[in-house]
Amino acid sequence: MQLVIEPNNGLPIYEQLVRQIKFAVAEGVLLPGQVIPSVRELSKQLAINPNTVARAFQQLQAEQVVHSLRGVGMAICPKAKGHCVSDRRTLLAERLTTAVHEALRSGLEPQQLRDMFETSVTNFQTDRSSSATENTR
Amino acid sequence: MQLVIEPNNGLPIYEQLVRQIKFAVAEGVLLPGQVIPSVRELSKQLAINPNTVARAFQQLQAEQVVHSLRGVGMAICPKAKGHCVSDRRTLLAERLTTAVHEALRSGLEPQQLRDMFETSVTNFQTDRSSSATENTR
Amino acid sequence: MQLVIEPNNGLPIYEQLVRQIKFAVAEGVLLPGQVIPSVRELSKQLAINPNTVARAFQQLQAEQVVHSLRGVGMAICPKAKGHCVSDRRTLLAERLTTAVHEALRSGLEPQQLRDMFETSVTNFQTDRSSSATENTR
Amino acid sequence: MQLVIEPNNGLPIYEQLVRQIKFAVAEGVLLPGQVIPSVRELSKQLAINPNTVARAFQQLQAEQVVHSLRGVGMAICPKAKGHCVSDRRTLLAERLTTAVHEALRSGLEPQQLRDMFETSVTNFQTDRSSSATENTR
DNA sequence: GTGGTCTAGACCACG
DNA sequence: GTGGTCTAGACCACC
Repeated sequence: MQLVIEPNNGLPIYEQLVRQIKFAVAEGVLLPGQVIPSVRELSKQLAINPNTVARAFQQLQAEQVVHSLRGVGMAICPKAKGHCVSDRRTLLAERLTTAVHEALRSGLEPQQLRDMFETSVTNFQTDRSSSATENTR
Repeated sequence: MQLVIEPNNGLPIYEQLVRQIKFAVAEGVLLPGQVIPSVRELSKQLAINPNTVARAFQQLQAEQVVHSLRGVGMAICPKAKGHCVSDRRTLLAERLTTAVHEALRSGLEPQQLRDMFETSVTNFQTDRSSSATENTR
Repeated sequence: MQLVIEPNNGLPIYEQLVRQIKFAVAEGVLLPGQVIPSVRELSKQLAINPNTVARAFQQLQAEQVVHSLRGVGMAICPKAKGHCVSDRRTLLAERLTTAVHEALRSGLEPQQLRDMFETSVTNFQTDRSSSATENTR
Repeated sequence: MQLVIEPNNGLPIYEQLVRQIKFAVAEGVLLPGQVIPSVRELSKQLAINPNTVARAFQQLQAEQVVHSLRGVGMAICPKAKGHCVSDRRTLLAERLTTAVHEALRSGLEPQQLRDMFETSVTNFQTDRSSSATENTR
């Protein structure tokens, strides 16, 4: 599982963690029952404050995505995948809709917005494939 | 000019003001040289604190979108439109791109994302036309 | 007499007027007894608010630089020149000293400051002579 | 770092803070990466309102002199020194030039102005050395 | 009337 | 603990 933290992207760090872990579960990258890295380990790996990781775990626990196994660590809940799949849709749609509505409300033409959208999608794909190439060479 | 303030939409109020005023200038709703409503008036109209409005104006002034005329009020800078048009593009694209990339990174298929996008656009248009109808009846 | 008003140079407009009129008296450009332009005329000529001119005159009157002649206008006080000459020194020295002290306090070397000073003097002279040439051609 | 606040010296307090912090960075008294005193601490030390300090920081942040580290404080930007060195020159020169030009425009002889300038420099040095003596005795 | 500054104090989010 | 936002209200300078 690869987690990407961007300070100052608007979302607090713990929130970014929560989202990405949910998404990983939805995607099947994290499987029910699987034990995830400890607070200590994650905080070291991501170079962020342990409290921040703990807070993310705490929220995930409250939403029954993970549960703690005494003396072992945190594990993905058996029934988490269902929640996460629908959560993912909601969370992503929320953000997208906010952006779209702001744009249209501000007077941008739908067609211009579509172009902007396609550009974003294309950029993502080229970024990804180029960095993949980077790893291969 | 109609400004819409949504507390707790993530963006601070003064920031929402800044964006919307820039957009209004970009759109031509606010014209260079035009004097905009006073701090006191806006704050009353939007039911927010005058200092919050002042802060937005302060930022707009720093970015040379408006300038203050002593004893008169704030006016749109002559050359503001250019900045605002490109700013609008940037600001909207930033948000959209953030949302798009997060979605794709999380494993959502481009086609699903496109559907989501079109749904947002459609929702906006139906919302708008229905509220327009509301005004007519 | 040529008055130069610069909005936003830090000093309020009426203050700029007061200073420049005092300086003109000190320099002998305005002579004791001489009647100066009316509020209305000055405000039109300088494209500023009449109240602003009036406020400057009011302050000059309080400092006995000018006095009002009923039905005629404002005239320079007979004994004004003395005040103005010493005032000029004080006012100019104040500003200069403020600037110098700030610079030295901030760690600028005296020699660098001297260079900066001479540059300012030279710039002024070249500006002036070039604009004089402009008038001659 | 010693900051000196003078209420009513013409410049607003937050502006004085901005200038002095930039100057300190330019001078190398504040180093890139270094965390500066917190809003609360500075406000207590200078006996001014926290919001006033915050406003200064806010402006410094906008000019990329400092950046905020969540939960830690404000730190000097890595590349700030360059900006600050040139900023310092500009800010000081602006003030000095304003004073010089006003003096010359008002008819003061360059030589008189030079004398005035040297007096200011000398005064500063004697002030400083006498207050240094004061600390030693 | 206008904007600008400053104070005071509350609340929140983050680490 | 940190900074960020918002509210409230006062006072000032300027036009």
